[in-house]
Amino acid sequence: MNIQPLQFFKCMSDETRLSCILLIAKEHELCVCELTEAIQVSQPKISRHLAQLRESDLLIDRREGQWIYYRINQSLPAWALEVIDITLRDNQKMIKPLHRRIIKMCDRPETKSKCC
Amino acid sequence: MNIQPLQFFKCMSDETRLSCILLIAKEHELCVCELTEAIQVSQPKISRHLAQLRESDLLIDRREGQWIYYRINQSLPAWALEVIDITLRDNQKMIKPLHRRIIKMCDRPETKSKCC
DNA sequence: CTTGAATATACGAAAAATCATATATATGAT
DNA sequence: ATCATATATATGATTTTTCGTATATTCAAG
Repeated sequence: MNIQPLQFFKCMSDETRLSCILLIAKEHELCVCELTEAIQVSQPKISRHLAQLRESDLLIDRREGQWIYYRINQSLPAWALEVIDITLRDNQKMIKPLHRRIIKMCDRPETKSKCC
Repeated sequence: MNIQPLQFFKCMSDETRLSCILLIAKEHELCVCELTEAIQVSQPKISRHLAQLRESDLLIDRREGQWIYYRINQSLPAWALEVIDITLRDNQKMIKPLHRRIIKMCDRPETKSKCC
């Protein structure tokens, strides 16, 4: 992967995208409906931002049945992965309320069979 | 300092600002005319972006005679300083041509008395 | 106190990013 | 085949960001 710093930081500079990245980094893998619930924005809005992150090689997607799971692309350059980790490490408080909504979901596709 | 990740990454997500930040991090301190020469954009453009970085508490400025020097605000949160350092460390190649122009300046205010 | 150099700010125009809404696609169940 | 659910994409409107140009400020030198 060869993402340039400018492109990387542009990815990080929108609230929806930053929230997605940090939540996914924290949870290792999340599907679109979990992100939609956590961040509480419309599904097309989440989807558009995820597509952008995928096209920038920041995220990898994987289909499992009707769900699409996103995770951090581990073949990003080391500095980019470190930036994500450090930002997450020192800003837990910021994403806590969003993260809590994922935990509270009683129909997460990982844990149950029916989702969203 | 209490900059939020979103605001921080917005600062990093413009080419002119990112170049300023990385060059200043590398050189410890630079004046406006050095940055203008390195990045080769108009003086008002540099100045506007530096003002923005100053207002976001990313940079500190200091006047010395007719020159104004900018440096990284060392009281930024640790994660922000680390992000700058890591980005610089692994992307030297990117700013090399800009940095070279500073080195080549024969009338830098630090080394000589007349500037720009 | 005038001049020139370095830097900052104001303002309208241009460009870029984001959004809401509608629609399309893919999958699984009936 | 049809329907419901999860997700993606297209499009035009709106908002945000950036820019060029003109002008202001500050300091040092004469």
